[in-house]
Amino acid sequence: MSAPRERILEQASVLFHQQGYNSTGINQIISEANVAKASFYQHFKSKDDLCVAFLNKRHDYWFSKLIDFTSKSKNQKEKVISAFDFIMQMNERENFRGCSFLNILSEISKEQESILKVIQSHKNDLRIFFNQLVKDELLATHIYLLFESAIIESQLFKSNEIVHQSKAITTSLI
Amino acid sequence: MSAPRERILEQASVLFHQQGYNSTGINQIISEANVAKASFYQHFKSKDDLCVAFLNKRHDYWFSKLIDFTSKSKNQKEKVISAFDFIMQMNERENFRGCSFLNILSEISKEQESILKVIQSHKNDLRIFFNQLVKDELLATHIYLLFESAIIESQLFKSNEIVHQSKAITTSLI
DNA sequence: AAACATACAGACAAGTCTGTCTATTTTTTT
DNA sequence: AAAAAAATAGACAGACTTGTCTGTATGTTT
Repeated sequence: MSAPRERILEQASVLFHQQGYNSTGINQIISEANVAKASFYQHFKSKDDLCVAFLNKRHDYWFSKLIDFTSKSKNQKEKVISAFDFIMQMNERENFRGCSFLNILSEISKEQESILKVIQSHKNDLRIFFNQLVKDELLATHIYLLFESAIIESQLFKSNEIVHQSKAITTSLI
Repeated sequence: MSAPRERILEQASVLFHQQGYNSTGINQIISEANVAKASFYQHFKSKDDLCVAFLNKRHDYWFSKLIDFTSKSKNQKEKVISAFDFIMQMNERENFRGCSFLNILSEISKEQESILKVIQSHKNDLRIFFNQLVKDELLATHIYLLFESAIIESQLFKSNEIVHQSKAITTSLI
């Protein structure tokens, strides 16, 4: 069995993503991670602290998957298109739970600034990703916006149909 | 003073929008609405029931404001463009708290189907709104997607900058 | 005047939450 | 093998949650 900190992060990832941040309690996390409460507070000074760690982990995981997936395509344009296929794959895999970052954005208050910063930084990286693929900055923004709404709308309607449409629209743009 | 049910809905609207659904308790709502708890449960059978009532009220409010705002424009195309100005106005007015419907979408679980349905129906109406303004269905979807992400990204970055960009992109489309 | 609806205050149940603490055991390092 | 570090269980504080309940007061209708 892995180290407690890893087990906590592992379970928090599953539960935050499945149930949401506010609906997931520390007690459930530690009990499913088989970790004592005192151990939890040795590794994380608060639940918000865990949230930041989770989002960082999620960022690394999600981006490495995206890069992996899109790198199969040969040219830049195809990489952009395949990013939409990536959404669809992730939706199927994760039951249309949408974007962890945007979900948590909806749950936090003004006071939770450190969490907000991680979310902003994640989305900034996504914009940079598209910016590197298409040189035109306005076009990159355009695709980024379509990409974002594709994730959200598929979460809302629990279907990949709108991702297909977003993909088609994006294809017509480039 | 208005009737208790109105006062409850009024306060719930403010608090759900400001703090989020799960972070707002019944006790806070009734205390700020100056209503007894027994009275609350006479008008709403549960918190989820109140949530549905809130979303319906919000739907009516938001759409009437949108129609009002956009009807100042003379032609169809200008109405579409002014919808983006509407977002900016609402963002300023409501401190970049984003879309109530999408915020609550992030907070609910699979079991809360009745809430999900109200959210889906709201967004369907928004799609219909754009569909009626631009006859091309794919273009309407395109604009709808840009509109949605404009709301979300401005909530994320607490700025109207990306709404301006979305507006510019939309203008170039029609 | 009697009956009814609606509102009130607020105690209460049963559970949740985060975070702290003590005391014991296991694991790692010297 | 001894010392130090890390993990354990779980009690506890204090505040919160939704929802139920009793009893009282006010106002309207018959």
